[in-house]
Amino acid sequence: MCAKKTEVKPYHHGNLKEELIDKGLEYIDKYGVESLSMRKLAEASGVSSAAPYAHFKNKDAFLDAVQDHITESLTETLKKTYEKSGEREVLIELGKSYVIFFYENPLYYQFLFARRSIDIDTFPPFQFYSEVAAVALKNMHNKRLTKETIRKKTITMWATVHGLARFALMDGVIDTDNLDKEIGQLLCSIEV
Amino acid sequence: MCAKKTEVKPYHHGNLKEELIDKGLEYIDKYGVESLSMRKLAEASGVSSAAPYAHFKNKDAFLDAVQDHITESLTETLKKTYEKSGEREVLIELGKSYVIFFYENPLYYQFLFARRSIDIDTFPPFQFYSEVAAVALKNMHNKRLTKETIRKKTITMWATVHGLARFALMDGVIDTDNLDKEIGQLLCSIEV
DNA sequence: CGTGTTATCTTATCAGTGATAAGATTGATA
DNA sequence: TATCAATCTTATCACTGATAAGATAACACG
Repeated sequence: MCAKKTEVKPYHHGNLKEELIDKGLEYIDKYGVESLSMRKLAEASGVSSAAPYAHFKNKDAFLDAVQDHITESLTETLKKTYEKSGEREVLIELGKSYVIFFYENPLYYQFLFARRSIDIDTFPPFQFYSEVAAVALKNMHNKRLTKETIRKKTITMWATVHGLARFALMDGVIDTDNLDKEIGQLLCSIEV
Repeated sequence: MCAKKTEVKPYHHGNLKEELIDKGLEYIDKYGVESLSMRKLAEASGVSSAAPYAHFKNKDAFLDAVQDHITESLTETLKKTYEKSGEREVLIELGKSYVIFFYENPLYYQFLFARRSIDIDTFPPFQFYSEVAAVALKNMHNKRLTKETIRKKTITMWATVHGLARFALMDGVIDTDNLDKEIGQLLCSIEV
């Protein structure tokens, strides 16, 4: 289990830091963050209970690292969706992509947003969404839009998408067999 | 501190159950739920660490009770807002009321929605909002709306309001001095 | 090659937590 | 007054986050 890889990381365990994060992601995906403990992850990685603290100042710092991984993964998903989408429906496609991301990993949503409040302006998924929305909104409206108007519309759309992911999916409100179509319809009922 | 009241509740402490809930609300409002412990509340109430378990099966059950209190308080706030609102802007007023409720108690939001996923259809604030929205939407649209359409529009509006409370308020996105006006504008950018 | 430095990891150990069992206390009831 | 059940206390448990002190091994440099 250890001797196979002759990789970059050279120390005792090899790459404890990354393995802990991987195990953390896996655990949260399966059981949620509530019952996650550093000791369980340490044991699962075959090290002592104090070992993780060589890599993370405390549990909170560790969870920050896990959070960053998920955020990055979400951002990548959105970017891929963007590249596949036509200009006309790109905002709806991004919204669907966002909702579906959390539909496929419901416990990620809880974990991501139950922690310390996220600063929206430095939250990469929103930053990306904002850029796309700014272009799309200008194209949709003939008249010029002020920066402030664009920002407000963007926040509203994002809030809707975010709220949908929260309420609509996690509680069986939406017909999950037609997820794709359903979400499109829901988002279409907003006129931007 | 104990001998003053000659109230209804007759047992040892008097009314430990309610005091614990009150102390819990107070604690969450001040510090958030993360560092809340049953032992602290017990000590703050002047009883032993095991006493709370005579009233609550476990910590989770206790937090459920606290959650119910907050939910009830939110529902009441919405109902009061409804009664003061004209028919035309009632949906926007309810939205503002929702956002402002959590603006005034930011940690309640985290607590309320970071726990086990809420079943939207039995969540009293949404139930009330749904009833109002159904009437309002029918009045706004000349043409008849199907039940399904109403439900979708309602969910979308609710999702927006909920998302606004999350993103817009907690991260200083909105000008908090003009909170009332700002939220109205934001919600107006949705066409229902 | 060897010596020191440093990151990594282990072994205790601590305080705080949720929770339970066993027994004490007290209000209510008959 | 005697009984009963709700309430509360006193131990006690396992688990957790965290730290200190020491062991180990990779690495840098002479």
